[in-house]
Amino acid sequence: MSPAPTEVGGQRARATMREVAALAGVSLKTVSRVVNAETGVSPQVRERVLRAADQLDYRHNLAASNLRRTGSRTGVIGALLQDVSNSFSAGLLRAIEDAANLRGTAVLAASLDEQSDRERQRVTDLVGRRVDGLVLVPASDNQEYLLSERRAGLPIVFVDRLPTGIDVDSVTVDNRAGAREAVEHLAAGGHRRIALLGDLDTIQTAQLRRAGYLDAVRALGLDEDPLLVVTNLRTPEEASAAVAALLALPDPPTALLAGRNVLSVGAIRQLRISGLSDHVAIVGFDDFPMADLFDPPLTVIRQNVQVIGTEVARILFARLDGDTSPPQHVVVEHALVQRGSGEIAAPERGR
Amino acid sequence: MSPAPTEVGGQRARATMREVAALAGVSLKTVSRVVNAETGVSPQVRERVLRAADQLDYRHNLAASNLRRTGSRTGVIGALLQDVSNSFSAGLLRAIEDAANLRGTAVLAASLDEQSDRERQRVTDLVGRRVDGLVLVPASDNQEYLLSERRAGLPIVFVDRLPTGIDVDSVTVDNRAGAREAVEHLAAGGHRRIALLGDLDTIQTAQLRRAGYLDAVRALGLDEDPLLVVTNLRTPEEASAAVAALLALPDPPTALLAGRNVLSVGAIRQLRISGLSDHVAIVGFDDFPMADLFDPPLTVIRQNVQVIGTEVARILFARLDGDTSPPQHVVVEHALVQRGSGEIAAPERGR
DNA sequence: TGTCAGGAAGACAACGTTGTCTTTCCCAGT
DNA sequence: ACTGGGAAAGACAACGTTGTCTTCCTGACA
Repeated sequence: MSPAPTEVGGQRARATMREVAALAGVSLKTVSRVVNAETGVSPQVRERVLRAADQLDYRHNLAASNLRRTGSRTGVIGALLQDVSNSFSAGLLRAIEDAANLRGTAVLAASLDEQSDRERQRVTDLVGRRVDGLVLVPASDNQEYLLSERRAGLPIVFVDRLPTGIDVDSVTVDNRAGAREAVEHLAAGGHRRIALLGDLDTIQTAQLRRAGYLDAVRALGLDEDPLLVVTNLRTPEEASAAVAALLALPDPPTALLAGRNVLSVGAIRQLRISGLSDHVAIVGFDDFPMADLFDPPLTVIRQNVQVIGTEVARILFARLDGDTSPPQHVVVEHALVQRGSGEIAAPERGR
Repeated sequence: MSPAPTEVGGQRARATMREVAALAGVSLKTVSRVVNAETGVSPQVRERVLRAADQLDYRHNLAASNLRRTGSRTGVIGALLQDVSNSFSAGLLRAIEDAANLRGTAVLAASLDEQSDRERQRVTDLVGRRVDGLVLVPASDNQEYLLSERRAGLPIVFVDRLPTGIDVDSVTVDNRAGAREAVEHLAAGGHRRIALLGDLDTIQTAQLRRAGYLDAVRALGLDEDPLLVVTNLRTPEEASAAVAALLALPDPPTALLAGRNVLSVGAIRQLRISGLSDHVAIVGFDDFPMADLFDPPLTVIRQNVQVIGTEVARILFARLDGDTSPPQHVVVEHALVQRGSGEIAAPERGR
């Protein structure tokens, strides 16, 4: 007979409703009713079913249930971030998770490491798993391939970067303005030779921050020296090396703008090694939990991760609740947080 | 007729194999063969099916597929951590994710915030989703409830804390020894009044670290003063307040052992405020990315997150590959990393 | 010309559920 | 005793796939 617990590899496979029904001496459908807390089951039968379920370690199979309930949700969203171990991504993930929790939704998280092929791969996987929605910090330079997913009704929210080739919701900060303000702040301290440490040129935010840097350099008539712009830096180590090279220039920069938190870290390490922590000013893009404990405390352009994550979740779930208004592009406020490292004045000019 | 794309809420629902088959003029099974790259399909038919699939934005439904392939895996594991935004959890998640990637497995991540009811809730959810395996940093004090899941063949690996009420694999560090070594190190610097800032007493690691602290205090004959042991601290703010109170004692501590990274942060903030950063020694439990940039750089007991995460994944996937050997309890090496804050000597005695 | 091998493709059932419909049974009302 | 009504429980099909078995067709070979 079928309803006998089947052995697989010496281990009893999960019991099914059919087996529970057999043990309780009722029909499969009655078990379903009990499991789903539907009406129409007498207390005695209900009790008998629950006992049988317990005895067999029965666990409701959500996948099968979702399959049958057509048009129903899986209760899972995907979050494709840059690197979950990075504080920005981790904070984002946490904010998204908290919002998802309130709706009984689980979060599948993955790191893309700025690799566009990984982005495609992960999206395909998540779509195959029928996630209800997607949060994406894109690594590719074009997301036209998502058009078919949108057509199929998959809500997608971009974070940190705007979509290209497709118009979907996004939550970003004004990276260009942020970088500009950072440079203006340094210039106000008398600096005229300000170096930029930038991430990969292929990354949208890196491009915008560089543009903001140039905006300010030109507007304020600061030294526009190609030697002061170092990009395509990925790790703290690369940033350290870049700073070492900058400091060795005949006419070295007196201030630095680090385009991302890992670059700030590398830059500060090198300034320490060179004994210049208190003489070269530095502003970092991206705040992180312990920046105030550095020596000197790090001045940053803060992106409020908490707010960004909350906005992302708000939009995504609104879409899931049927919001069909045109795509929104939310820009979250950023702020210059002065802590010391950015307020180091430029040395007196003229030797 | 059935194979006509169905409209749901004004939006075309995902196409199914049936619809693709109808459009391509073949049987459902043939589509299945093409999608799964099975043999027995002529190149022409194959081409026709692929075109139809493309035209309908067909996406293979992994849930349905897994359901049918009995005994097959879902290709998802669950990671129930303390708080994904915390650098320890985030690092762990990343290491697990990397290992999972290599096997085409996705990771469902969730934060428990040390709440045991959340642990139960999340486990139930993940089991319902039929995850292939579970990584758990337990928040509860007893995990007997997992016995039934083990019986059903679910591999479970505990991290950071040992299981209670059930014997399953675990990966931890020797918290007791770590704390002992930290105290010994401080004592070697001449300190006799060393305070402990501890996490919730209900947390296993907090208990062990406290025990290690006491071991050393007693073994070395240091001041065993209940006033110097402050526990149940959760946030940097609470740690700051605790340090402020400690410093206000008639006979204040000359060194601190912070039981967790967020507590180190709070403690250091208060030492700064009090202007005692260079006079009160501090060792933190848990390393984190930028501890070397603090002022003074933070001496820590490092738990190698990368190694821990990799071990966890190794064990979990070995179980999935059929390893039925008795539960392993891996203890990963920790290390005292001297950076400065822990090497501040005690002030001269006598006075 | 007849037979048979082998490849290509389809029919059918099943995975573990749930929606819908039907059956069964008990009791109130006459 | 008979009917009607409603609650409890079951039968059956379906969700989107895949495993197994069967059918069909083409071509080689005797």
